[in-house]
Amino acid sequence: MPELTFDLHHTDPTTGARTGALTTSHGIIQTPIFMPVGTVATVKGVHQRELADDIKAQIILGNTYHLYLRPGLDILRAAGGLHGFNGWTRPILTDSGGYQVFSLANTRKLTEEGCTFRSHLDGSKHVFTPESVMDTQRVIGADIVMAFDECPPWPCTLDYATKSLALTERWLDRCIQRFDATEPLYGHYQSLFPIVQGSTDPGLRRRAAEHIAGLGRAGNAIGGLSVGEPAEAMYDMTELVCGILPADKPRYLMGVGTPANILESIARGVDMFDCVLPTRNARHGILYTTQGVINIGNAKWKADFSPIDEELGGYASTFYSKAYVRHLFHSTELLGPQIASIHNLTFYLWLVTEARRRILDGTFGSWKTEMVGRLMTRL
RNA sequence: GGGGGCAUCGCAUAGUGGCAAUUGCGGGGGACUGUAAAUCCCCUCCUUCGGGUUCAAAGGUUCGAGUCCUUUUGCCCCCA
Repeated sequence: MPELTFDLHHTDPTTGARTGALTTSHGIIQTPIFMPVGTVATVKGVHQRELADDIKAQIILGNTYHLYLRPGLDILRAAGGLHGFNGWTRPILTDSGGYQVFSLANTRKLTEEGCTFRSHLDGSKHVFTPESVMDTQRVIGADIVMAFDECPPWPCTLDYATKSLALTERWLDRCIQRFDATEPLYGHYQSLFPIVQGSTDPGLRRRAAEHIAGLGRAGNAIGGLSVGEPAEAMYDMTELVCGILPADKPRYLMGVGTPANILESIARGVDMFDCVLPTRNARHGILYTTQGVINIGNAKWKADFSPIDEELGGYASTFYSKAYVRHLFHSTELLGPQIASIHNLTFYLWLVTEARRRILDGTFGSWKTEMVGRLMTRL
């Protein structure tokens, strides 16, 4: 079975930012790219048509743990995988449940064999092993599937990080073995991305990156960051790892991040991003705009009839006024979070598209500096 | 005309002798990074942070009253 391919187009000589194209069975993805998170077969509050036509998302995420619990594998298999189930015809990436090892730490038990979760829905027990997670991701059928790893908490001791990384690496061997021994179920190909762990320890990160660089997979990921560490530590680890991972393979920085995080990480050689912030924060009234960050619930927007973001363009961002969206939030109207989600995702996709354009025309470095300043501004 | 009930911080409520006083809403602000999140947290009488002044109003009982008594005012209900 073939795998996805990556064509590196251009590398910015001053920063290390790259442009490229990922070819999958479900289409081509221009990088750098932001991938909206659609944990349970939906990007919360956003229609597929809005996702494709307005936001211009090229690829979205799903989550193995959540989809396994609901709707369950029987339904997904019968639907022809996640693509058949939710009708999204472009590429999909699934996270393995490794993040839930971190976020659901209170309700799971970690062993050499795998991780036993107590369902957050009904308390029932479910054993996830590297093998079962690969099988589950075959059933879900995403174009890109992630290795089952442990995302360690931060801070953690060097001893913990070392042992955690060793476990993640043993699990990775098992993931690869199982993945390579099985076939896709729906006629399109899938690729497995390994994940570099090692917390914020440079030594561990270096070793982990070297190991993964030698595996020759179609793409590689950096995990275990944006879990509470200072942004500088995240940037340092990203830079270190990107310097080791092969240049001709896409690099995916998992779970990152704020718009500023994304630009800084693009500058360090990252190609792919995902994060819940644009959608979660949208539901909580935070809007990312080309001028800065807005808390649309604030009293100051009560009578501001200007569009959310004139400069950005796009239907949701230019048609609706700040005062109107504020009113929707204060009235707990569903349309508020919907408009905010569409807007934020439009902004995120604009951000990476603009970054790509700037990398190609050689103005990325200065543009990034100016944008980061604006993006950290609270309006 | 007769009888009964109720007045608490914007609104609605708790409070049955030790109370600056419950909860919800409303209002103000914050957090959120491979989604257990349309969630969560803080503030919402005044204050120079020591304290001060409060439960319709005025008296009274009591060591102590939002709570008990009297009167007044205002609302609500029932019978003529």
